[in-house]
Amino acid sequence: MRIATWNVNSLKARLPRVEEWLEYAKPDVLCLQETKLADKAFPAMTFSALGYDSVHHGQGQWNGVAILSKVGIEDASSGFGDLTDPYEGDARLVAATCGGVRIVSVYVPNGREVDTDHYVRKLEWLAQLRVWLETTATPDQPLAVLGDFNVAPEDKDVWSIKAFGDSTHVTAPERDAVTRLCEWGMVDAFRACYDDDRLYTYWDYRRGDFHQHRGMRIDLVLVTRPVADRVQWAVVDRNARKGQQPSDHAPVVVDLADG
DNA sequence: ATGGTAGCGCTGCTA
Repeated sequence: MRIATWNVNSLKARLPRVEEWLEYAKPDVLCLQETKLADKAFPAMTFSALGYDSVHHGQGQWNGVAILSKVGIEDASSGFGDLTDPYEGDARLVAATCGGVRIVSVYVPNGREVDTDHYVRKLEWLAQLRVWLETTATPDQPLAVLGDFNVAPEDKDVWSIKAFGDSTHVTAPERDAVTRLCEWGMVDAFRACYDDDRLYTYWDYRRGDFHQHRGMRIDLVLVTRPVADRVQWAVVDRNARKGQQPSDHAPVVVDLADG
């Protein structure tokens, strides 16, 4: 089973690229972030025509997450349920069971600037994600959390740690929050395959960052042990960041052996 | 050189 995640930075603007990529990469499951669509504007029929069932949790202008699946979508849910959401009103989490794996598509808050209210609530959101996992799943179940975490887990996950200094995405509290997610019982599927630096998933549109390969690895696939044991390989599709009207993120793909 | 670009939706916000 091939699972993937892609922050598309507006599904309306990116739909032709997404259709093209689905036919090329043929994922069984694709998690999307930043669809920037209301639910009624989500192009479910377009994906259906390509063989994908879908579930979308959107709000309109900002955020918005979705799951596309060729292997079924069961027990879909959105948000933190009864738990408090530090970004209440934002559409940042959708979950469903696809092909026997609990799939969670997340768009973690950006945090803007360190020590702002947005940064504090980013840390709270990540902490609440762990609480939500603890209350809705167990680490011995097959589960994968895919999405834009807006955190680079290690120094080697950014093009220059000096350039970042103490700015968001690389601070110790953000990294600790992701570590605590993993301590619940997940591993970084991409890092299970590669130790190398310079393997990024996001490049700012500005300053020619993509061309200069000034990027960050902030789109992650975290999997519980039953899924980790099935990981065959992973890749960032940098070609999807090239050409006409690309997203600023590239898709991350993980192939799983039959479970 | 705290710049630069893209998307949304109409002026400035978000990333």
